[in-house]
Amino acid sequence: MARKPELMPGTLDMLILRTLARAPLHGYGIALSIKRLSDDVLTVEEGSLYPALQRLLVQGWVKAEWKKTETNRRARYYSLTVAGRKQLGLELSQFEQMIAAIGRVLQDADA
Amino acid sequence: MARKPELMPGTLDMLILRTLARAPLHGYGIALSIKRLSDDVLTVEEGSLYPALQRLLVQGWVKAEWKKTETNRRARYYSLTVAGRKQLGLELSQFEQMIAAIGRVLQDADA
DNA sequence: TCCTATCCATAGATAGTCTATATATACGCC
DNA sequence: GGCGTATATATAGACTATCTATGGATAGGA
Repeated sequence: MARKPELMPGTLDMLILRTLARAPLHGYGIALSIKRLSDDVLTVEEGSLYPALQRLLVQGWVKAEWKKTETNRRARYYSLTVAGRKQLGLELSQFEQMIAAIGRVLQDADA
Repeated sequence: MARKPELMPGTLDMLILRTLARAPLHGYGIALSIKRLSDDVLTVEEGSLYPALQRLLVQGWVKAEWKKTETNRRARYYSLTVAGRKQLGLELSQFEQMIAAIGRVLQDADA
């Protein structure tokens, strides 16, 4: 993270799954959604996004379908599978647990 | 992170600096402190800890000194430098900002 | 016509973590 | 005296995920 962490490593898959849980979206739309919801704090680079989507496809957590966008452009729409929704729940709970643990370490009180 | 994330990548330096802000400690003690404060959720492996301490030394955020422990064993005690305390503040604020941003993305409300 | 935003994707560099290994000693127990 | 466990430092190599850089294509507005 020394230079410019646009993301917290390890959270991208969870963020994508959470975004797709709202509605199916194409890759570019996922990146925009995350950027906007985070008030520009989180930026998903293409070199992170597409490999991540490939991972999620391979693991069966999302499925993809080529469609036309509202503006008549070809795009690949991703949506959550049942397994993906389950995985999202798992990642969310692990994330919460880890954040809570980090919070305890960052506290002032000594052991 | 697919397998067994003992830590959230990118947070280790911050956790070490925060631990040393309480009191100087040797490496083994830092690992124990983080493990205990986090209720065993966070485990700092040696292969992560010592490279991290080297990074922090090189960047001048901590300094080291060989001493005897209370149990009469030789150990290298690390302590925060002024620059390290400043760096800790920076990392804490960036972390808070990022966690808040992730929280917004994970929310239910749409954009 | 040109420029910007939209859209997909990959190759290679970089960084940070984990696994495995090596070394060494204090201390309690049998 | 010998053994096991906890204490203590450190490195090499594997692995994974991210970022940088690049390439291509098209819709629509200026």
